[in-house]
This record gives sequence, C-alpha cells and structure tokens, in this order.
Amino acid sequence: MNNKTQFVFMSDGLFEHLTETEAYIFSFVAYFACDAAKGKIFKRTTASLCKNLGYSSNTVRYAIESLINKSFLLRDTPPTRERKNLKYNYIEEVSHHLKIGSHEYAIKFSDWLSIMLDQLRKGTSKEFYKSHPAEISFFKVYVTALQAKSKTENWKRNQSRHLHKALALHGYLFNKGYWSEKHFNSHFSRSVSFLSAVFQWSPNTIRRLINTLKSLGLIKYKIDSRRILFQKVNMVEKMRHGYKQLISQLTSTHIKSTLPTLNKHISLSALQRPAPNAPPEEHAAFLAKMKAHQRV
DNA sequence: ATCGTGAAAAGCGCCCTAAG
DNA sequence: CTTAGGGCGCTTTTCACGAT
Repeated sequence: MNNKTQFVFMSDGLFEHLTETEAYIFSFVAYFACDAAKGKIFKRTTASLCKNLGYSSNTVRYAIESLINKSFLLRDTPPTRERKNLKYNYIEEVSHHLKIGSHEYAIKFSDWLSIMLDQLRKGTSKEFYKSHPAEISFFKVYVTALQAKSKTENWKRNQSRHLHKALALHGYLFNKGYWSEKHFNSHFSRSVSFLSAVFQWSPNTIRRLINTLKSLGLIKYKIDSRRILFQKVNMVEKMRHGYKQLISQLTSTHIKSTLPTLNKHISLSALQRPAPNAPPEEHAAFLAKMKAHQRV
C-alpha cells in the first residue's frame, strides 16, 4: 500500500475562483479541514504538501498565502504550548494550522465534500442522493502520478505545471465520460471554448492539454464539427513519461501532413517587405520573420 | 531543516491572420 | 461573422545559493 495521497477531489466550480495550483492545495487541505472528526482543521507542514502534491515549497507557500487572501482558507493560531519538548514545539510551529475560510464557495465545497466522504465511508445509498441532490459534484484528480519516484528522473522545468493541469482536466473528462457511458450509453463531447470557460484557461491551453493527454494515451477523441467527441478516457497509469512538446493543433494527423506545405506557401507570400515609408516596427517585424524563416 | 531572494526556463495568453 | 492556430512578450515556477 502507498501511504501517499492517491487523488484529491475537485469540482469544476473551483476553477471559477482558483488557479490550478490553488485548486490542488485547497482540495487537499479541505479533505482534512472539512472533517468534523479531525476537528475541522488541517495541520501539516509545507514539506508534506510538497510531497503529496508534487509542488516546490515556494509554490506551496505562495498558494497558501493567496488562498488566505481569497478567504478560501483561514490561518488558525496554534494554541500556545509549554516548551517541555523543543523538537515537538518546533514541528508544531512550522506546520500550518488552516481552516476553511469565509468564502461562500469554499464553505459550500467543504460542506458537500464532508457529506460525500461520509456517504463513501457508509457505502453509497441511492436514496440519500435522491433526497439530497448534491449541489457540487466532485471528480477525482489522480495526483500520485506527479510524485517523483526517484531523484534520477530528470523532469523538464515547469513540466509539473502543465501536467497538474492535464491531470485536473483528465479527472473532469474521466468523470463525465464515466457518467455518460453508464447512464446514457454514449460518448460525450465538449467544445474547446466550453472547457476554456469551465477551467478559466485559454483555448490554446485546453488544446495543448488535450494533445498532451492524447500523447500519453489517456484519451481518444474525434473532432465533431466544433466539438471534441471523447471516445475513450482511460485511467491514469503512467504519467512519468511526460511529453516532448506542447501542441495546440487539434486536427487529425493526415490533414496535418498536407497543411504544413500549404502554410509555408502562405507565409512566404505574406512575407513582403513593407513600403519604404512604413513605420520602423513593420520593418523590424519583417526582418524578424525573415530570420525565422531562414532558420527553418 | 526552513525561508528568502534572484535569475533562468518554460508555459501561458494576447493579438493577429487565415480560413470557413 | 466565428473559430483555429501561430508568434511573441509577459508571468509564473523552479532551481541554486546563502542566511538563520
């Protein structure tokens, strides 16, 4: 058994308020802080958050500050203790004492997470969900995949940034795919702009993420006019391979092979020297383009 | 060990053009 | 008209190093 966190619960509504880093930190903290049995408080160190979520310490510290500023979290002053044991006090001082803040959505998220976790422990009762329709639906985001297994693994810088997003999007897609297959016996489709609105990421980012997920073998999709028809969303098994580059083009491969030649013709013809009386910026841009062209 | 700082690297998003 | 996708500047994260 792995004692590290396998996944965190997120909701799509989270992204209306939080960046993806904040969403990871908040959902992890909320998992503990929503629970009455745990005193509705989160007590762990920065290092613990780093280890479980695959972030650097600076990132974690900054995200916590930001979450407090957004009233999603509240710093609870630890009770003053007698200094009998120096080591114990030291750990207590360094660990964060965080509670759910006063933000409306943070409270709602925490309350429903608590209800859902209770139901999970008791075993699912359909009657309960029928009488208490959940205002927030959660999806699992697998975070274990982002923990470095050994120090020999040399990840690109900022790779985790992209992969954290990819895993969050994957959790969403997996959840939607599961439900539409189970209850509607069909695949589901979403447009890039829809996903862009849900996660508050730019359309280009969504496209890059979808390509990353595809190259990792986590999803299979088809372009259906303006929507992406997700034919298969797989469980996360291997994320360690990473990716080679970001691609924002969603068209199928055989169309892609014909496009580059076409594009080159267009860019060549578009590469016209500006008129003699054109502003200097235009000339500079032209030269930059020429240079870029020669490099290829 | 943790925290702060600065620089480099990489991703992200704005803006623009092409294409439908 | 809307949408897809490329280029480039800006922002964010990570890494390295030093102090406490």
